[in-house]
Amino acid sequence: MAKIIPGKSGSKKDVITLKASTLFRKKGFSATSMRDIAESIGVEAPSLYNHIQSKNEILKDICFRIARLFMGYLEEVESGTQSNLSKTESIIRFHISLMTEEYESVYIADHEWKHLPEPFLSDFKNQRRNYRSRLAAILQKGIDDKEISKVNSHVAVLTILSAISGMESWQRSGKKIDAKLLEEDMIKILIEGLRNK
Amino acid sequence: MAKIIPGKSGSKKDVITLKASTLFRKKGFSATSMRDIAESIGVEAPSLYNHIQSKNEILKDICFRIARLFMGYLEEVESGTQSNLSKTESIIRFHISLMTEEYESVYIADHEWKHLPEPFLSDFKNQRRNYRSRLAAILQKGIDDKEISKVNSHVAVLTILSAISGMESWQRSGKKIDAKLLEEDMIKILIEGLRNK
DNA sequence: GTAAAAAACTAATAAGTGTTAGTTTTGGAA
DNA sequence: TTCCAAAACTAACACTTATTAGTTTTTTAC
Repeated sequence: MAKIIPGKSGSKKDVITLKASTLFRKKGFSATSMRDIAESIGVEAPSLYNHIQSKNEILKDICFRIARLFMGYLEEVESGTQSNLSKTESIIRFHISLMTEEYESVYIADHEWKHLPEPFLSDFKNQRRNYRSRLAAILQKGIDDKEISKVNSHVAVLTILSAISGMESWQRSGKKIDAKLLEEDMIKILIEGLRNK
Repeated sequence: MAKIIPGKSGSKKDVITLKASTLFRKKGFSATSMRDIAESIGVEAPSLYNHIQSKNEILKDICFRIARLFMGYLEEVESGTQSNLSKTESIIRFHISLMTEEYESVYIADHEWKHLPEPFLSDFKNQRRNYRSRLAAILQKGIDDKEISKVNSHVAVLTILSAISGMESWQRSGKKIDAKLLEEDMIKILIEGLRNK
C-alpha cells in the first residue's frame, strides 16, 4: 500500500538507511527490529528486502561510509604543510563538524560497530586502529618539535576522540548551546591542553 | 547440576550481576540473553530467577550503584574548601579511578542506561542531568574566580566526562599504556586546557 | 538422620526475531 | 490498452527471547 518514496536523499536504499540510522542511534542496533524500521517508513518489514540484503548490511553501510569520510580527511591533512598542532586542530574541527552534520551515523560508527558481523568487524577495527595510530603519529611529531606538550600521544588521541564523541549527548539534548560556541570552546580546551607552555 | 558459588563478591545475586556486567559491556544489553548470562556462570537460564527478578533489574542495579558512587563523591567534594580547579581535578581523578577499577559497570552506566525501563529511565536521566549541572556549577565558580579559563561550563563538563568515558576503549585494548601514566597525561591535558592563562 | 528451605532442573509459554516464498499491486513504456 | 518490471503485500519459517510452572536435587539446621 504505502510506498517508499525516495526524497532528496537519493535511492530507496538511502531512505531505509536514513530511517534505520535514527532508530539504531535511539534504541541501539540490537534493540531495533526490521519491523521497527519498516514501520518508521510506513511499509511492511519484508518489503525492505526489495532494497537491502540484510539488517547487517545497513549497519555495515553506515559504519564504513563514516570510516571512509574520516580516513579521506586524514589523508588530506597528512599531506599538508601546516604545523602538527594545526593539523591536529583541523582534524578536531572536522570531527566536530561531521558530528554536528551527521551525528546519527557518526554515533553508530562510534558505538554500534561491535555488532558488525565478520569479516567486516575485523576490517572496521583495523581501520579504526590505523586511523588512531596515524593521528597519534601527527601528535608525536608535534611533541618532538616541542610544539605540543610532552604527553603520551596515544593518550592524547584517546582524550581528543572521546571528548568529541561525547558531543552526541549534547546533540540529543535539545541544542541549548550554540553549535559554533560548542566547537570553539571544545577546541580551546583541547588545543590549550595540548599546547606546550 | 552446577551451582552458583558466591565468591568473595558476596551474594549469588552479586555473582550474576558481575557476570552479566562483563557480557553487557562486551555485547550490549539487548544482544545479551539470559541464556548467555546463565551459560557464563554454568547454570540454566531459569535458575537465575531464584536470585533476581528480571533481566532489567540487573541493568537497573548496575546503573544506580554507579550513579550513587559518583553522586556520593560529588557531595563530598562540594562541601570541601579547596579551589574550584582543584575540586574539578579531584572529580576527574575519581572518575578515572572508578573507570580503571570498575570499568565494566561504569561503561554500562555510561552506554547502556537507555535500555532501562520506566520509571527508572527517567530517574536515571534526572540524576545524570543533576550531576552534570552541579559539576558545571563548580566549574562556573572557577571561571568567575578567573581560575579557570573562560569557556561555557557545560561544554567543559561535556568535554571532561566524555574524555574520561573514552578510557574504556583503552581498558579493553590490552593495557599497553600504564594506568598511572594514562591518568596523569589525561589530567594534564584536561586541567591545562581549563586553567586560565 | 531428618525436615525444611534454597536453588537447581526440565518443560513449556507467548511473543518477537530476521528472513524467504509466493502473490498481488503499482507505475511507466510500448 | 497491454506488458513488464519494480516493489509492495500476506503467510509462513525456523529460531530465539524473557519468563513461569512444576519438580527434583542440594544444602542447611537441628
